[in-house]
Amino acid sequence: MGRAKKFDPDVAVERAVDAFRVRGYGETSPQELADRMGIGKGSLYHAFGSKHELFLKSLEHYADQSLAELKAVMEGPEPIRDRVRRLLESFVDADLRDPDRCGCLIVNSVAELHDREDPASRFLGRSLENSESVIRTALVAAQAAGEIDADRDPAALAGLVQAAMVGLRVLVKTTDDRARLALIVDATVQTL
Amino acid sequence: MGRAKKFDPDVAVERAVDAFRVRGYGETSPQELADRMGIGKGSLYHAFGSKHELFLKSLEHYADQSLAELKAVMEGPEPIRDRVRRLLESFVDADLRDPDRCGCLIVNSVAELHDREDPASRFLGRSLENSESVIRTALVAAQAAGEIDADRDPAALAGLVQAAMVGLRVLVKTTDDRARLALIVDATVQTL
DNA sequence: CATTTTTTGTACCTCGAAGTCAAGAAAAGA
DNA sequence: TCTTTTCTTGACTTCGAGGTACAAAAAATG
Repeated sequence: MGRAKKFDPDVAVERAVDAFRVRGYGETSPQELADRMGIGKGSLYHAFGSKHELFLKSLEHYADQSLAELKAVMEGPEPIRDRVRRLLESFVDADLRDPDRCGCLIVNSVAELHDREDPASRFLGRSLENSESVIRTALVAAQAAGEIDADRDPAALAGLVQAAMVGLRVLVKTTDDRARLALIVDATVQTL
Repeated sequence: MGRAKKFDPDVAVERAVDAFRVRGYGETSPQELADRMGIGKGSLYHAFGSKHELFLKSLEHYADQSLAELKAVMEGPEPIRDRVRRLLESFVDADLRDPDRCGCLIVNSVAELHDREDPASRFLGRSLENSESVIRTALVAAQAAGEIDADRDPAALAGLVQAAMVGLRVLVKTTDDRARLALIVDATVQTL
């Protein structure tokens, strides 16, 4: 019973993700969000409660998608070093191709948020843990397959890959120097 | 001629740095800045022109200090791996000790700013280049001293160290797990 | 000490961010 | 079809961000 929603909430959240990616949480106004989502400001608040709740929803959507892509690469059949390389290169390519140089919404949000008790902050923490876990699992499997020395600590390697990945996605926001970034990717892959 | 300033502009900028570190550029209001700087809002605008100019001044102050500390460590007499380790550990320690978990103003600002033409963005880019340069120079010297294999690309290594450093300073904002961070430091040092 | 020049701080201004609301529109069910 | 329930929207409200203005205060200079 009751009127059905005119817009698809999932699509609307995707649009919100785009908005937050471009301008960050703080600098994106409700009006801007509503415009980009193709709905009225009232509908936005009716459907999502507040800007912050919409932000959390956006983070969840983005994190789901990111994690799926991460898994798609890291659980693939290629040699582990190729997978890691492909992962990092895909970020560099995507980020450099974007004229706004948005970078990663998760990374940017971690840097932007200040309240560690905020649900969004907690979510971001979990999200990063999940990513690390996917990488680590892939490295463990690669060790079992003899692709990586068994005496290396997979948690340490996974941490380094993740840190490099996060660092790359920050650095890419300030440079156009693809060669420099490619060197970082090379160096990261060679540590494995 | 004319009345002398009651406050020391350098000290005031240091206070502004603290404010921006805690809450970021966007979320720090002029009133808040004035309060923490111990001056009136009018004086703030009289002395610094605008919030954005004060921000740039704050970045410059912070970057100067950071670069000096970076040089102090990286140009030291110890073995290169010890120096890199000490560098990374000092960040982890400092960041974890801080209850607000502010992280690095430069890293946070890179993530927060969206306008790449903004003088602040350009400054941040140059600042990161300077850091990389200091690290790379130290690595080149270490190669000359036989501490590091001569056939490794110092630019690649420096980039990796920097990316790991930046990544660490993002990750440290979401975790309390010192052991995990220590593993990342270990792994980074071992790549050299 | 008078003048000039600069600093100081508060009161004030404007504008837009964030959110609310009332009135209407549309779907589902009796 | 009429009712009920939910959705939609632009107008409205509130509040604080960012910045200005002005009058008082204080230092340097003659």
